[in-house]
Amino acid sequence: MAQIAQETGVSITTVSKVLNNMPGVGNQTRERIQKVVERYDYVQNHAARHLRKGQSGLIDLVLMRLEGGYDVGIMHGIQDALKQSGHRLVVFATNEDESTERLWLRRLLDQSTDGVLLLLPYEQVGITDALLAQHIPFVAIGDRNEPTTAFPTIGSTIWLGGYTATEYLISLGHRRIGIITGPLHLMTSRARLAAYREAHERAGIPVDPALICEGNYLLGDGIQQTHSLLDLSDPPTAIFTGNDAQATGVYQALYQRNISIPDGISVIGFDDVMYTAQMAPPLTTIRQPLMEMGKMATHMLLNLINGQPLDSNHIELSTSLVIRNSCARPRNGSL
Amino acid sequence: MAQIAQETGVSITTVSKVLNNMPGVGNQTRERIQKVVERYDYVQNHAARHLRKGQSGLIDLVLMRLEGGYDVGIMHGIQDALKQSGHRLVVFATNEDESTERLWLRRLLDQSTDGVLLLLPYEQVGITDALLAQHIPFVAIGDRNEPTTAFPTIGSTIWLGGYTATEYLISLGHRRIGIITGPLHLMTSRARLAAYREAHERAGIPVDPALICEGNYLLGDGIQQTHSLLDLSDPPTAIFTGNDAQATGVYQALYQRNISIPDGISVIGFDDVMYTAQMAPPLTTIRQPLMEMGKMATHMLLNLINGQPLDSNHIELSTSLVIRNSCARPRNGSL
DNA sequence: TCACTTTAGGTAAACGATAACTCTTCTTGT
DNA sequence: ACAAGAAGAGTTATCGTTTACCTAAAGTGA
Repeated sequence: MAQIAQETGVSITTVSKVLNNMPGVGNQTRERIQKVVERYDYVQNHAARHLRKGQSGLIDLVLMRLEGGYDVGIMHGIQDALKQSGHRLVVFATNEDESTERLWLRRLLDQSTDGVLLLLPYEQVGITDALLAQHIPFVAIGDRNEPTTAFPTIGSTIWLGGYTATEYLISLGHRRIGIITGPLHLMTSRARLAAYREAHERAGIPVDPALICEGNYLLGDGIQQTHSLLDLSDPPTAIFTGNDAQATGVYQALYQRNISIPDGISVIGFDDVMYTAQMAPPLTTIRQPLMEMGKMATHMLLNLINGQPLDSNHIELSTSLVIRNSCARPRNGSL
Repeated sequence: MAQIAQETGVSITTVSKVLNNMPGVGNQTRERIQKVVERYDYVQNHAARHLRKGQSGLIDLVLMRLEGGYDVGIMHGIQDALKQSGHRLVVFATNEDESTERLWLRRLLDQSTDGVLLLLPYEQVGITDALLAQHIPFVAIGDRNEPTTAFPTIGSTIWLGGYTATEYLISLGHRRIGIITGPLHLMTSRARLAAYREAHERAGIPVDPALICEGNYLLGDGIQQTHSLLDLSDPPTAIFTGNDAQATGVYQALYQRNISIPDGISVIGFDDVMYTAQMAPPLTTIRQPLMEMGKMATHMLLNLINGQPLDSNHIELSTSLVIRNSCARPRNGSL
């Protein structure tokens, strides 16, 4: 920058003004400087700028597991929103390990971030508290374990999704519907289950507790719990899972037992991650608008960073039923 | 920091020395300062440190598509290696879009990075040249479109993998093996094909050009090309794909046509991404050690950053055949 | 006891930009 | 024709650390 100033015979300040498109520089001088800047192929030193302006240009995303489904969908939305803002996205996975989580928190506070996106349904070392205490802007995406929070969150209409899924299966004639949930300490897992119950009640169908299995949103749950459901004396004719990874597990278990989908058993998932349309058969599922959620969350965060007030502290985007080929009437279903 | 200095009655310099564990401070003073530092719960300003030392603590990962398979496997390895180094990982997807790529490059040069990890088989705007010109350390992971490069790369023994896969199918008795490749301008796609040919030749089986389909490592390729393979007058009894995403597509196409795997047709993939074991049926595939590749690449980059010489400028980790349930003898196979 | 090294600590100049001011030099209205 | 204001450009302090260099006191050997 000093070089450019010297070459054009102006002060560093003036060059800075040109670079930042600030007023106070004549057009001729401006153009002259711009030319030299281009010739030098000059790139600003970010550290200095950061030091002076107190902004790092970085957004941190923390997530529990880097899985390739839910998380990737949301990341697409984030990347998209960040394209305009000029921020870079730092990604960190805690792997549900407390010490890793602590390490990250420590590092985040050490280094600096303009804001944080939390894809962490629950935390073990008080991340939200620390963030709140340090006045670091952040917004939480997706599942939560508390009904209300002191910080902005974005989610989707989980309860409605759960209700829609169950209702759909019932409308197809299913009377015994298995459900594989997420961990029930999470609000959103409980919401799916509550909706499942509500839909049954509405239809006048009693809920058999044996059909309710708790999982951890992992593919493995799907396999394991499907087997236990099938081992029941009166097994279900349909299975509703808490997310698509679990549904994939169900597919796997049913394959092992040589049961066809949807003729033998219907399966409905939750999330509508990228690959669901490509499963064999394509999975009927409740779509969460992952991209949009990521995008919205990022916009909210950006507003927060710029000190603008949020329209609303908690936003829920709507879920929807995506009908593909994994659900059918039960074999002996009476409608 | 100034506060701490004042409180302990020493200069800022001394505090800095303590913080950085440098000599030149008495033990008593050192301890006294350390206590105050802890009490203040002091966190260093990263920007200033960065400005002074010229290190940002950031590593950038650029990839073409955020897909959730190959990329996520590698990211796991990277995260793992980065845990010790104290760097944060910035992720950016170009989405194969030239302007996005340019934008990123611009931004990367603007801001600062300690080093770059390239998960980009080819680039449209001369990223490697720019990086080389700016003396930014980087290493490229995986596929490439040139046989040799002026920069460090890490890959796996693709050719061997392709050979092993083909040989395995042949050993099962297959004589007509379809292959769905990646884009053939990529070295590594050609390697698979060359190996496929070599294995045929070795076994004395002529290669039918009709069985060779070019794809783009996308799931959709798998679907589309499978259909065209099946429409052949003499369709293949096995299909070898360039990656696991394509294999998933093959599964989908075969499901549509109601052909069972492996009884109707055998399928073998490439990569061994996280979900392959969970497919129905579990996919037999050529494993690339993705985690290890990510880890190695990161270690190489870290060495480069620290100015240490690299043991080798190009490393290939070994691929291996993972036999699961998607391959069997052809129906009328004679062994 | 004196010259010399070691040790503990401080001073001040960077690092590369930004921003609040100040100082000229033109305009412009009356 | 003159005071007031605007516009162009420069001065200088500052952001929070690190580091090269300096000083003074204490330790050391002959």
